[in-house]
Amino acid sequence: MKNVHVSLLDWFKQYGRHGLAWRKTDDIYAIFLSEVMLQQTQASRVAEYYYPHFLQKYPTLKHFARASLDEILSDWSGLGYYSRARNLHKALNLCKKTGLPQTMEALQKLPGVGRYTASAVCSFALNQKVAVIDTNIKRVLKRYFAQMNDKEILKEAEIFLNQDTPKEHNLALMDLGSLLCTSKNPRCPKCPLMLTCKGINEPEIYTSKQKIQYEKLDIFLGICLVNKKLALVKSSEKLYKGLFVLPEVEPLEENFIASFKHSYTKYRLSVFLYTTDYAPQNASYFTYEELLQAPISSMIKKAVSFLDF
DNA sequence: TAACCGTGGCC
DNA sequence: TGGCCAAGGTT
Repeated sequence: MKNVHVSLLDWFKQYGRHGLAWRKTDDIYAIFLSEVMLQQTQASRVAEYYYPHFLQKYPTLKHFARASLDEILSDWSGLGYYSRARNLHKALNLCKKTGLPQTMEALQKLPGVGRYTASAVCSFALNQKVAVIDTNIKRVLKRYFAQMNDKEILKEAEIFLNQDTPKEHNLALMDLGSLLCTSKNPRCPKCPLMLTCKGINEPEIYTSKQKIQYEKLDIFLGICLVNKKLALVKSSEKLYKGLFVLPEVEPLEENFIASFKHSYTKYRLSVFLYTTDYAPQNASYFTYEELLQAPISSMIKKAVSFLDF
């Protein structure tokens, strides 16, 4: 095992991604923030805008906790999976006086924090001896141990963890998964683990996924402008909860404005916009300038781009 | 357990 | 162009 650890760390020193923004700090709040943002989200989008923006605007846990949820959702606008922002706001308020907890168990009690995020914080911010398992690492370990069972993977990961340099070990496995041990066309000949990898002869059998059944959907949204202000309602549905959305209307051909495509999760939407004179009772009204800083989704931003006001 | 929750970029 | 993908968590 020792030789494998050494090979892995040597590879990491030479080829690992050491430059990413959230690796330049040990601040547990900053790491926590980055890890929540990175859930199911492409690292480049987080790195290029959202993470630096949040860290600049909310440099400490207290700054974040002090902000209103509307403000946080506005800044999260466009990043998707908005329950993350709501949970993050709730979690940081829960521990604004004591600071973030520093154990796996306590971290996982916070809303929106599962095993991955807790382990990432414990490893990357606190250098604890914890095995991190994200989709990249899971793929590496599945292949390396020729093992499909999640519980067994966790056991193997804990045994495999380098006790001397656990943080670098985790980071190395993560980079290995994203750079070499990719889902399709893994580059086994370049892999530091190739000599002892049990899955090297058939790496593709460990990455089969069930196909997503996409669903087409037409939706009809109402554009109600009063004094150059647009009527929006705050969603209380699971989708876009806490964000301002356009009200649904009956499609009337004579009121048609424009249509566009949008997709989220398994849904492939065709969105049709119609002018309407009737806004819901509980509507809020936004000028164009106000909309630029409002808690709205990318879908609503697209819709607004078709309007002239 | 499997469905659900967003988005933009890629080919 | 449209199917596929990317540092998960909740119910």
